[in-house]
Amino acid sequence: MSEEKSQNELLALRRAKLEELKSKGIAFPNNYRRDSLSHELHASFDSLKPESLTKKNVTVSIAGRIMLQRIMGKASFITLQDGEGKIQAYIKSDNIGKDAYKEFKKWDLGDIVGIKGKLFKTKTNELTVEAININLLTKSLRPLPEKHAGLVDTEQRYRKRYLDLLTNEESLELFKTRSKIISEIRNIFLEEGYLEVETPMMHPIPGGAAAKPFITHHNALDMDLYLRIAPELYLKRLVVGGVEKVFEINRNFRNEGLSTKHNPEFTMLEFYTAYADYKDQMNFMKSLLKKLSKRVLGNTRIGSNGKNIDLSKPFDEISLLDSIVKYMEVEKEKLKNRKELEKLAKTLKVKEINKLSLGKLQLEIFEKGVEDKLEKPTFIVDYPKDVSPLSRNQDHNPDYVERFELFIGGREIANGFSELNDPVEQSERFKQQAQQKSSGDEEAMEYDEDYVESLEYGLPPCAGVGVGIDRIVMLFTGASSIRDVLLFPQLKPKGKD
RNA sequence: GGGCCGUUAGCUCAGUUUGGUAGAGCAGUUCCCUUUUAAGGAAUUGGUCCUGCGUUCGAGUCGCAGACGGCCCA
Repeated sequence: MSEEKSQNELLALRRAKLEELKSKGIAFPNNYRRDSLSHELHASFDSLKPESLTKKNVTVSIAGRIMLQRIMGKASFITLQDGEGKIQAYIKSDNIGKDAYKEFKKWDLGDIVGIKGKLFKTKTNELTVEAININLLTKSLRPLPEKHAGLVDTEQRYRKRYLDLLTNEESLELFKTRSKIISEIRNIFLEEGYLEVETPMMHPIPGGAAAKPFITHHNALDMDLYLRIAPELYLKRLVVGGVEKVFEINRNFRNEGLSTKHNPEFTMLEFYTAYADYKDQMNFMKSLLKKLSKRVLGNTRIGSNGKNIDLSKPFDEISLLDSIVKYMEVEKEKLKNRKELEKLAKTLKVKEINKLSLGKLQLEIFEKGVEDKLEKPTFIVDYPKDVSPLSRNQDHNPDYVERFELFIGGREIANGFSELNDPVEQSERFKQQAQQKSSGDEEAMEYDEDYVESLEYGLPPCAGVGVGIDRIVMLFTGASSIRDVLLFPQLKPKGKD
């Protein structure tokens, strides 16, 4: 009953048309084949003069969705959209016959059709297919969003992405750019001799990052597993195994809140290079981003504020503490004094200040007070050891590690370091983490015995980097929310519509 | 988690200030129209005004609570 009620007039009429097609046995055919795509036809014939096009006598078969129609008594124009663009078709009663024209008039916006016909140019010089025969391939039962404005409502664009893609050209373009970014990243690493791998998404011990995991359960093994928060520890096992240059592009899952910067699942690039340190990787990141933007965008200008960032210019480099000194105008000596740090943290509304270690305090202050001011590409270096449990110590200052984070447009883009390959030290660091975890830090790491054992066989000196792909896409496309660069961003479920 | 804003026809939006029979454009339906292109002309259908409770003679409009979304902050 409620189903019958929810069918409004628009849907009912289209359903009736479908029933008629079904009764004739011609609904949902799959024997029509096209031979031409809209953009190819435009590329080949747009520049031709009308007479020479007619003289060529080109017959094509096209297919697509009806996006616009201009219906007249005995002849009509419709605009079809296929995967690459739009093309106009001219349907004339004289050509296809009276009965077929009558059927054609029952077609609706949104129907998917195939048209075979001859190319010609209208008097306004638009390339058009003059139909010889026409086929209704898929009857659309629901009306499309408004034809000029497209789908505007942000929530609907996320929830019904197919309609967004169909009616908003920029949206499809953005996801094509995303695809290009990922495939070019892959190309660059393959060209550099890296091996692409896939490591587990389900981990018995969550590791490789400071984050809360999602928990799932394996029935046959009767054990809980964690959706991975990072692939790091598996990739380094591979370096132990002799894979000296390795990368993975895949999803990570972190059980955190949603924001314009955070989606619970997101795409991460991680790569590891043997016989390299974090400085080498900083140089690599610079050339990677520059190369990538040239290949994807054709230039090196990116950013949401009018492409104001130029990746071909030198990147800044500053230590974590110096960046706080510079952007928050405090004296450096105060940053090494716990009381002063706590005072500063309080003004930034850092939570549970007394629970945080000195390094963690410094990092929190940086994240709240400095991060979003780092508009132009900036490497932050010299991270405290206690916030970097997998990083190698600095040789001359063992309280700090060989680590960098790269910020562009006020957002963290990459995090990399020389890897800690001393198994004894790693074991100690894990113990400290486990201690922090038991005293309430939900994001602290767990002791991973199997990983430590792999280090005992010998991890060559190496350095690795994690790069947030979604954030790269945001930078390259100027998107201000991560939801704009994910096809199906996580949203709260809504009652049935 | 907090603040602000939004939710009205399939879609895009008015209407909320000042409570008094629910509006437009597009889409749909009917008619005219053989080079249109956001085709055009004429007529016309279509509503859980996000949900619930309240105030009131009367609520899309005012109050309270909630849902979902957006932006900002945490």
